[in-house]
Amino acid sequence: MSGYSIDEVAERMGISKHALRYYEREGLLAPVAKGSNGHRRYSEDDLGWIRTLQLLRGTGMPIREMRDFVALAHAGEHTIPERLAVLAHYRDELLVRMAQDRERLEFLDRKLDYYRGMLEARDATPEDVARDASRPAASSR
Amino acid sequence: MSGYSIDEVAERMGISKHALRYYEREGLLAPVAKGSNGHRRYSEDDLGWIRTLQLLRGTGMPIREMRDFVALAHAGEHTIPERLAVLAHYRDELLVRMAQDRERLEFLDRKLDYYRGMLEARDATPEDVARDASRPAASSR
DNA sequence: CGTTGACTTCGAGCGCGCTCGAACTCCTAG
DNA sequence: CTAGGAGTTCGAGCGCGCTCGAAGTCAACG
Repeated sequence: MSGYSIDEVAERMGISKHALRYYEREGLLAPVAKGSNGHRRYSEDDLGWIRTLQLLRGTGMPIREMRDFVALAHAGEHTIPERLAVLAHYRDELLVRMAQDRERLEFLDRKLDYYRGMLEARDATPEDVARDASRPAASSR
Repeated sequence: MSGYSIDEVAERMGISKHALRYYEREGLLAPVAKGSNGHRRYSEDDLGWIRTLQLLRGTGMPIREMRDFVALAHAGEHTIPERLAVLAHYRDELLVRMAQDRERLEFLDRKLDYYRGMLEARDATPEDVARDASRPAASSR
């Protein structure tokens, strides 16, 4: 029997079975083929779409817009300019986020450095006036 | 009168007044000083925290955890190791997202290239059999 | 035959992060 | 004295993206 069961797909793609059915219900995924028992059989094409959807989600594209995008893709080649515009838009947004993330990383690194500096200072001053390292360590409070 | 009104802060920081009060309610912001009329007066310190909160939010830290973090910060220097651990954690997550974003960007760029190729092909084939570029340009459709 | 178990559909529910609006208090201007 | 406007508190509501669970169907097993 060709295709993958929903369980296999969920596992392989790292998405819940519930979410897979939800995506289909919402029109993000074209109706998946069903075996004679009524169970879904996902094709390679379906897997490709799922990957695409995951990528697009990651760029911040909302479900609603993904539905529209999928509809465009199914509507034929004359929708290519529009699809292009949509992707270009989310590419722009992605670039913005990437730039922000670089700032966020910088911020975190500065904070972390600062905290590490504080730690060093505290470690170096537990018994500040103990004057040189003559005494053996005593655990504090 | 010292400090900034909620309106000023909302505008300057790019956050809604509702959200500002919400943050305070949720303990993300220490209780903001109030003028004699009961209106909030945000200090420079408050602004600093707001910036920090926005940064942290951007890394994906949920509100609940931000509350905890703020509580730690107010609890004194002995919480520095814990704060450090929290920030390090979100730094890791941020790095993951940044790596994913690079893949997402690649994906989008490949798709965009592909679509642009399709467009060229379509533009070049309205009258495919027109054979070589002898005729002057005619605007299509 | 009955049980098990994996699937199906369907609608309801949830956690998050705000967002909104009603009802109230103050201050200021006319 | 009244009207307007900007702030306050409070609880309810919302949009999103799932997530869950009840109820049913079907195939295989012992």
